[in-house]
Amino acid sequence: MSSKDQNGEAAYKVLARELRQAILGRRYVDGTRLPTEAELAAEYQVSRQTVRRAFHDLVSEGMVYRVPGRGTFAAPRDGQYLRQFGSIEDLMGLSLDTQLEVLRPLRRKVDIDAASRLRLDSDAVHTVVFLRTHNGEAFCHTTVHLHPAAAEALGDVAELTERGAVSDVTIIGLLDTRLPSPIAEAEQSITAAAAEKPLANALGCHAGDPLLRVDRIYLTTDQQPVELAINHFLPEQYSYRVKLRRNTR
Amino acid sequence: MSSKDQNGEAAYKVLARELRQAILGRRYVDGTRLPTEAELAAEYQVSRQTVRRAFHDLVSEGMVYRVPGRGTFAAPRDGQYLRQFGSIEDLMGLSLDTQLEVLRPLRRKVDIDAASRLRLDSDAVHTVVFLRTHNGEAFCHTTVHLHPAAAEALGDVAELTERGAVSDVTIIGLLDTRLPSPIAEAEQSITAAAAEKPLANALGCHAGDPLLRVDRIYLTTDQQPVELAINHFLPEQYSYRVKLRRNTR
DNA sequence: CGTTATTTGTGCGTATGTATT
DNA sequence: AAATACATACGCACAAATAAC
Repeated sequence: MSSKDQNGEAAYKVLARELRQAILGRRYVDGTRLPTEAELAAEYQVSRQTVRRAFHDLVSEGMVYRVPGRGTFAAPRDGQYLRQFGSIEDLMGLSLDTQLEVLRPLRRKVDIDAASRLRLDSDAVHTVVFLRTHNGEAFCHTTVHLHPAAAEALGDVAELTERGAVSDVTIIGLLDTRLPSPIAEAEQSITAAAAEKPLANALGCHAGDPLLRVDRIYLTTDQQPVELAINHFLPEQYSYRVKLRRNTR
Repeated sequence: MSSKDQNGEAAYKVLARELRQAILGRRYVDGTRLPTEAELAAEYQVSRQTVRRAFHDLVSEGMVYRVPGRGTFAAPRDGQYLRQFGSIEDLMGLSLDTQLEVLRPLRRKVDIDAASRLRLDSDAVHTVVFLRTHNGEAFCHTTVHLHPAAAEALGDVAELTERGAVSDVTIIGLLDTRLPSPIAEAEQSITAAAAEKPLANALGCHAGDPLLRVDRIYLTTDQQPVELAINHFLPEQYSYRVKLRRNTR
């Protein structure tokens, strides 16, 4: 118990999560200083170094900023589309006004690259391909590769296993309730790609047209990758906006 | 000198930069293990904790991943990402491993669209066009439009006013020290676009090839837009990475 | 199958430097 | 000038995962 909590969760991660929640719960708004390292160390019965490690993570997430000699402060969430990160909930919210149409139903498939990105030992994943439409018009083509355990959890979902099925579900929405541990974060990578012919046909554009390619790897709370989604968006109908800000000073 | 180098640069940052360079220079491809913490500590004459600190930063940048009991590995560049830009500092850090080559020197130009995006009254901006290269290869074509005050501040910078000049500056790095108020944030918008002919020539790709287009508007601390940068990246050599989180609402 | 060596992960203690108040 | 608070650095100990035997 000297190095880890009984649950097996690191003390600095517990502390980081508590502080994250407190900040998201607006408990340190408008420039209020957070407790000092020494105060938190005393409160949580850990060393100052452990507190520092928690803060270090929060800084790299952009949750707080620190000023030597002054203290630690919650990062300002100014007005409108405030954060540096989009959120998972935004993605789940997709189902509110879009539909999903299955092009190729969920089934097992050998894909070494996808398997390695999901950090699987085997070379097979479970794959489903669909279009996302809005008002009847397709704007995004998605290929989803699933961890075997995730595929298991979705095996009985008719909306994914029948070709041509139309529904308003999201994969992560389904996974979130059916997996033992919920989805906590996603690593997103954005680049551009030319439309392959079948993809162009599905999206109603020309082969070779530029598309915005967005890859997302979804991780559960225990950092296990469960889903790799490869999206191709029509750029006229989608652009990704972020606000960057300064770290220190 | 026990806590900092004479230059005032932290030892762990020096080490992190060296390792970053080595990885970007492809010195640890195809799953080669990086040196262990103990080896690096001995080589750089620092403690193991200092090495860990450096690795921690590289992990949060997505440059490497670590496996207990096995070692540290360069993150796979499936789509060839270079960097994660989560903050303004990351963009300023570009000068560490890339060069800038002027295609069209800084000069006044009428551009109503750019002027309005910079919230100018007039319809003229100051514009400079350049390539950004890494290891001698161009990966990004950039058109920068400047607020008159910003252009004034950069008027005597030979690296921007002479065609063909090659340097390792960043515009925001220059502006940050020369403007009365520093740069505080940027609004970024990402989409895909086909390469126009002159752009394709400059980047060494074909006309019509898909490019990642990233527009950024930089704002000073008093919310004054001073720079509009329109970047076109070669997707093989660049992808934009973000981490999405739960509960950020 | 356990044992051992290697390597990273976590935690604590201490010392000193630097920035702010 | 002094107190406060964060920043960097080194040291040690032990835990946990992995691989080799």
